Amino acid sequence: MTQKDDFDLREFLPYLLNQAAEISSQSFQRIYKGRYGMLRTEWRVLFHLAIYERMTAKDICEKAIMHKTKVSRAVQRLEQRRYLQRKPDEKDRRHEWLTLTSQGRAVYEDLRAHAQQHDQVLMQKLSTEEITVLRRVLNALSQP
Amino acid sequence: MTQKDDFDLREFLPYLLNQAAEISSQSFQRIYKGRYGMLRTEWRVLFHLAIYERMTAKDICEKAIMHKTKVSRAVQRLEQRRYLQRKPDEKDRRHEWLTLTSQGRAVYEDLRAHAQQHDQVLMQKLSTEEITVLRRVLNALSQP
DNA sequence: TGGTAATAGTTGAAAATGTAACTAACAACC
DNA sequence: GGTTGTTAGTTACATTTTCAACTATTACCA
Repeated sequence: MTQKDDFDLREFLPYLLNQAAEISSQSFQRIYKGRYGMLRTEWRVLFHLAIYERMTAKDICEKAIMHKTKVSRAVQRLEQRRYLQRKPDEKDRRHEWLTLTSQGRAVYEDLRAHAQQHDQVLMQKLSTEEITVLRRVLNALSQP
Repeated sequence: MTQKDDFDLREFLPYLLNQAAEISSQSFQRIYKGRYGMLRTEWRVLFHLAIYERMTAKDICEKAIMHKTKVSRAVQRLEQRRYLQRKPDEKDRRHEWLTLTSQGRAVYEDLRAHAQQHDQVLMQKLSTEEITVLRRVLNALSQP
């Protein structure tokens, strides 16, 4: 099993990015899945609502770059667990405003603490300068 | 929808990595999906076989950090399309050696060309130094 | 007005993934 | 040699995701 072709997968950015993303997500996944039985889509929605306080599903789709069916189902499950509340917009009843319940905020606080701790661990592998460059570059690559 | 919490998702590495990975993969996905109806798992297996020429499913699991059921199913589909061949190991018949057919290699050549072109486009957003740092850092983060 | 188009969000079926249990082949130890 | 353990790979079932079609509401415009 020696390398034959001159093309190296470890140079191919989408591959590398996926690999790094998957591996660096694993230990955080154990937290939100193990403690709250949540899915990736769900913690993302939860975090967005915690950070922006009040959003419609559409807003979340755009901010988080998630498909509307994913958001719709994540919202349903978060509502079932009483982590969020829906309130239809009076002026335009196609919109629904979503906000976290105090229970949802408590879960967020717990997960956020773990997220930050997890980030610390990841960053220990890197120098300050590497972190700066990485953040800048990833944000650049996230613009479609 | 203004930011309220001081925690910023765009600082959280697993989130950022996922976002960048997904967005930067999209246009390449259109190629392998659109032209060959392939899945992400399948192009990865195909590429590994093209690069290393001869591997067992186990080898691929380790190199590509993919679960064995994913590899097993990707191999099945690639075999159905006559992109690869299986040959049981004579000495230990638990192992199966996988190699690409000429058809599989042709598909690889086509996809590789697109991959490289795609990489060029992505890298245009970045400076030479950023690319160096990014590759180094992503490889570091890919070690579990 | 009324009729068509657009938008927010949901639902159902098909496809893909994850998990655990399974088969077949070999290894190791007595 | 036979029992037990290990490894490579597959299969079955539950869970998620995707895609397309759907409902309900508002916007546009003759």
